[in-house]
Amino acid sequence: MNLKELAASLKLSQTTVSRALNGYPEVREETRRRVLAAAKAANYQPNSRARRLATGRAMAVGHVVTLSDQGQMINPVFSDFMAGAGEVYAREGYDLVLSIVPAGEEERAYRQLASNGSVDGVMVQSPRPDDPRIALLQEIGMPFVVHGRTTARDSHSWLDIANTTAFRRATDLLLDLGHRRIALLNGEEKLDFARRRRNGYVAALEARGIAPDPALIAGAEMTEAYGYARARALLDGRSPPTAFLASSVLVAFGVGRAVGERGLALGREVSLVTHDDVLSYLSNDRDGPHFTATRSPIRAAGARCAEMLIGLICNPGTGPVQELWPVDLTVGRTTGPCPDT
Amino acid sequence: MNLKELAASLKLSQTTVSRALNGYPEVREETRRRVLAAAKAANYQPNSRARRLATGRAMAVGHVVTLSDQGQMINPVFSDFMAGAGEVYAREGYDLVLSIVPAGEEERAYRQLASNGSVDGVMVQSPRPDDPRIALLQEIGMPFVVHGRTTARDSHSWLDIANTTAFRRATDLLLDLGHRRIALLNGEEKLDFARRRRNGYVAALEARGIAPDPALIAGAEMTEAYGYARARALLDGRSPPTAFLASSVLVAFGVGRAVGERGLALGREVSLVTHDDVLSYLSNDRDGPHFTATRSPIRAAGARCAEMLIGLICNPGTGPVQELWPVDLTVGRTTGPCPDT
DNA sequence: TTGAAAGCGGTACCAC
DNA sequence: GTGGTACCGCTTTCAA
Repeated sequence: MNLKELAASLKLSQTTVSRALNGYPEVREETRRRVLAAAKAANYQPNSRARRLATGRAMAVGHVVTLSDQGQMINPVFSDFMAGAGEVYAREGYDLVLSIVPAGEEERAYRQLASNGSVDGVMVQSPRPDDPRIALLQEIGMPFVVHGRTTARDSHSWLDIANTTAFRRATDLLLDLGHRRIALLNGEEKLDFARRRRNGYVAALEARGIAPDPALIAGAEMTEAYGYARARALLDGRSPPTAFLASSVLVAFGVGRAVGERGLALGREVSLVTHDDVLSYLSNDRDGPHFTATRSPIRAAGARCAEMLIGLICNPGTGPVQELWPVDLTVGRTTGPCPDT
Repeated sequence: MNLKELAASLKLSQTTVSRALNGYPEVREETRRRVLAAAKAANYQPNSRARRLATGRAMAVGHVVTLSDQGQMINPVFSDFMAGAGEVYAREGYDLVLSIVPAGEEERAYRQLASNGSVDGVMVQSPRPDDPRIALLQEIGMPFVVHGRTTARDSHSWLDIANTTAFRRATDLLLDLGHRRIALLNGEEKLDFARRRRNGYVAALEARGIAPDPALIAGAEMTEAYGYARARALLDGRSPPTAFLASSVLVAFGVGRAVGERGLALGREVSLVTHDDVLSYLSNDRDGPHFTATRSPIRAAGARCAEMLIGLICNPGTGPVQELWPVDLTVGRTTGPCPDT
């Protein structure tokens, strides 16, 4: 059933039917009711391909993920973000087009999405401090919002959480608990958020006159194997840390395993801090399913980013929107006072 | 630059240019060369929206993921599968449309994808034994392939790995090593693959005259917290297992942590078996990045499923394709002989 | 081998 | 309020 047939069956023009369906005000109420009823009865769904061509809009947004940061995809933060964004896309009638491309093909992928018009905008994730994607997308005039920040702060839309503050506060917290040797298992420090996290960590230490020990700082792709290997090495070293700051849930898993293998107990002999979502993973007495709607700030961030992006798409005139969200790395049952104190 | 302009600039008709670009044989070679050169020079990309309307094909496939099995998304198996599929989609010029919908909205999502024609086919993941999606998709005539099996074995296309055999062999292996108390930390047993895995496990035990101990068997959403909690409980029990069969990497992480916390060493006092990909996660001396192309059977499965789906879309006449892949759960450094032997 | 023209299924402008 | 109609940009007969 297409518009033409529907219109014919109602003895109305396509125009009127289209207007009725799309909520234009100039349609008589009774007409609208008839149309709506007939559409529902016939189970009419406008053909999205035709609509896209006619309106010149793809009603879709793209997420480009490179194979190399596919490790990202297994990060709950990633999927949680996707869930939040996906929810908004669905609500607003947008499709989410996911491109998984080999590293290096990224630019081609964006250019292609742009030139063949299959999306109206894109979401940029895991930005590096000076991410070339920003300039590229600006050049090709594709609306985008970045989840995270770059050094080019003011020319585009982004949403980020306060990484520096969060890690500074987390470090402060551990310092308050008496810890002095605090390990930072960071993400890859070529990523913007990782740099900020390190900065926060370092600042907290220095504010107390503690010189950061390079041996306690590591940055790598956020995997369980990395968390395990580093934690293991540190714990086996001559002067092991009493606390860990983990950059992600997988890393925290690895730390948990390493700590366990040393016969130590998390929360007693060794502290582990990371954010809410992660702690809920590590606790074995959780009261509900993972990632409930109200619990995850990341999911909310995904939703908000999606809203921002759709806003940009619909009002091309608008300037960039920028939001910085406070996020506390809270303490859970896996954290306790320093055993040395 | 659109087709019309390109044609005009070449003083050719749209028809000829279109044919040249799309490789139709009746175009004179020299003409084709001219067209191709001009297209490249002008950086011409056909408008996908127009093409989709004209051809009646969406050139896209859908993956519908419910929010409730979003836990799935953080499973490396899931993202690895997506990577494999995405690669093929990209190569074949298909978009991957990812719908993340609340549980219960699934049917509506499929119906909508079908009726508004935004995808040509869909991939079905994590099927339950008698999954209603099969009948639904058949009813609405949407091409699909299932990754995994259902009880309706022969009416549709699917690709699965030999779960029963794999877990039977893994169990056999542990039995050969002298283990007698082997715990199975399965996925949710409402999922088809989990049932098969349990069957394989049970069969191996019974073949040796060992009655499966219900206390050693658990099934739940495959998370680290679940793996940890169950392993912890089992190890703290009166008659702890000497080996674990883990259903997924996250579960294995949890087992690893629990084993560690008990002061036991994986591979010595306690064995842990799961498949290749998972073991490579747990080993801290990995020789390369995760998910290299040649290493992951899941990624290959994703690619193959995508090929099958595109095949179905392009040749609607063809009957169902079904493939069962042998997969061995191999032993890694985390497995060793039973300490009791 | 090439071109003219009729769709594909909507949207939106302009009359009435 | 409603209808006629010209697009949107490409594919695909059908004729030349």
